[in-house]
Amino acid sequence: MKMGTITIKDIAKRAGVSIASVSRCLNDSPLIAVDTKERIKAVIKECQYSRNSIARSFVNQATHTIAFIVDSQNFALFGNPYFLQLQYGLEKMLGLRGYYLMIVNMNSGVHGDNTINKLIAEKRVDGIILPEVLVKNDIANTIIERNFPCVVLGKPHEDTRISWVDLDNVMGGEVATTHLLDHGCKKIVFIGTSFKKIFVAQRLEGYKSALMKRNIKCSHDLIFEGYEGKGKGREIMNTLLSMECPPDGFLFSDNITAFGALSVATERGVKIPEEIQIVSYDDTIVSRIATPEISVVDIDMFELGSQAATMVLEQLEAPSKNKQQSLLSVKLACRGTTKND
Amino acid sequence: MKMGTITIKDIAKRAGVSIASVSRCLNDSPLIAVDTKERIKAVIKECQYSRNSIARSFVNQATHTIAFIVDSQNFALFGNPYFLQLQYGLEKMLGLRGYYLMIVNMNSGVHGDNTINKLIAEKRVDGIILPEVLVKNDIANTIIERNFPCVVLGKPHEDTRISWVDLDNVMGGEVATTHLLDHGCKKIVFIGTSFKKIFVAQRLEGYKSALMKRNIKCSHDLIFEGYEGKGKGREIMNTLLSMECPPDGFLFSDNITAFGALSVATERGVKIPEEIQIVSYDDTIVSRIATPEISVVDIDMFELGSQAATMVLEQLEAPSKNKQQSLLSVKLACRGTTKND
DNA sequence: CTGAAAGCGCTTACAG
DNA sequence: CTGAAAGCGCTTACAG
Repeated sequence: MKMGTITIKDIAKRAGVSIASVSRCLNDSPLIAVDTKERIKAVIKECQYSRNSIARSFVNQATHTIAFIVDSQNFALFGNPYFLQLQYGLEKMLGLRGYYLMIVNMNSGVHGDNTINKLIAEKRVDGIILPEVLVKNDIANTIIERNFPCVVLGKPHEDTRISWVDLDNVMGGEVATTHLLDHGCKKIVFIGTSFKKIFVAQRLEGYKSALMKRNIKCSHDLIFEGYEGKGKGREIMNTLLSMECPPDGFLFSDNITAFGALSVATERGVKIPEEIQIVSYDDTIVSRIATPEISVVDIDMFELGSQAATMVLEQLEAPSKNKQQSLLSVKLACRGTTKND
Repeated sequence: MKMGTITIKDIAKRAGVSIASVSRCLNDSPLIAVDTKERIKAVIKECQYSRNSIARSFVNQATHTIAFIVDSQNFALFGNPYFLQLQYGLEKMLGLRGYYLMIVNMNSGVHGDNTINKLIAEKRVDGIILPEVLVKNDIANTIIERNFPCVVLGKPHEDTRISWVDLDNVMGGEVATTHLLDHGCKKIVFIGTSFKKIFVAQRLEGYKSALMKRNIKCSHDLIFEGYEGKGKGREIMNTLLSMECPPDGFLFSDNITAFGALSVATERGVKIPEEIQIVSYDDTIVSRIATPEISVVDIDMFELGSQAATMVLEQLEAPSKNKQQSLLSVKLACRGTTKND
């Protein structure tokens, strides 16, 4: 026998019982006498014995591991400052329930598009969590057919047979716009990176909806697409402030663009938030180091991760239950670029 | 038999061979006739059979999984913008070699300080990678005693019997200081967050070393500790610029402090890089959105991750080999706050 | 309450 | 080249 590897047999021998009894002790089974249990426990402690998790996985046919699928080539995903909060939310909730988090990159390794199918087919993990953008048709089919525990981050197109968690981006746009309206803005512009990004489109939808609720006409002249980055932010703000009747409310779909725009306004001597007000998205360092600090729609990615983890574990426990969906509300963090009560 | 779970036996039966032959086919063993192999392959494809990775782990007593230990409560670690690059470097290299990355938080779960020992004792992973700050004595002992595959990120105190990878922070300080000297700076200050942070102390050491090499006296009046954050950056820059003979070179240990300092200099009408030059550390978004962009000592955390992964895999392959150590060089990214050739 | 035994799905030395 | 069989370290129905 190889030294150092101490198994249940060694414990059984030392304690003078069968391996079944040791196993029962380990599993806190009621089918064991208290004194036997104590005796075995002492031996286990003495030998510093730990069960071999691989063997346990094998008999239970479960790894107690959940895969989080990422795509490191997708910068919007992996480079997102919220990514770590999300990951932490996942890890924390899984850890609390005795599960482990495995990070699987679709583009690493040698499996290419087949990465996810392989994970499932090989039973390497008990469940998966993946961003909506990575849901391809064949993956969705595999998951649905096999009823494999899975939670999608972001609402997928085919949503009824798959569990998902998403942020209420529409609400985000609405809350921000309403705040600007409530604090005196008469002409609010929406400046987005790309409406092809679903969350940008949703935020725009919220913007429109807020205006509609107040019976304010939503003009196409007030909606701008394709502005991403500090330079683009500077450009659009310069253009807008040079108009005859410039806007007094600005909604940006991202922080860095808002940062550029804000710096132009400051340079031109525009008083903020007295003359113009700005709201952006995501509470990152960029919104914090701006002067004044940028008011943002804040999202709780830790919570998103927690909920996704909880959902996937619930599927493990009750595979036949209906799939769950959850839309997380967002809140406005009022800082220096808006008038606040 | 439970439906849907198709095993090696099913394949053997369908192909009219023994499970040993199927296994040999799967493992590309030379001990099998080519035509037998082809026949089995066809059946495997037809049945969409995949081997059960749990069973394989069991017989091989290896999980093909490496744990990356993190501490989400340690913001300097987990909140670090480079964290994801590091993680990506790890994942990418491991994936390339057919290994998986598991993220284990010391503070999640119910195991507390025992998390790492538990991972090792239960054989849940084949190796671990952990930041230096998380190396406690009992962990180091467990690793050394069991000769468990492990790589530390950052040079540990007891370094000879443990593999580690670190950034050459001393070199970083030296390179930055030398660049400033080479471009005309006569009075260079070092402004750090806390010298208790080992990488800050190392950068300071590099600063001193660069001055010494040029026979320049290293005065204590030029070294500042406790400056962290935008506000603190503004404060120190205001103080220094108000001196009778202000410095013309500034080395900051972090970006956000440098950002604050830079904004003060700009506001006071100081010409950059003509009148003063600034170098900071880490190529983050903060250094990019500053005007002008901040010159930084850039580190390659992807490479750090790659090397750590490679090292741990080499230990798996050759457990008896001597432990490796590696110091990664860093380079200066010259941008707007320094004079460049 | 306890133990002998089957079995989880593979890999691999052994015999042929 | 091929197959029968042992074995990896546990859990758990079964018999007592």
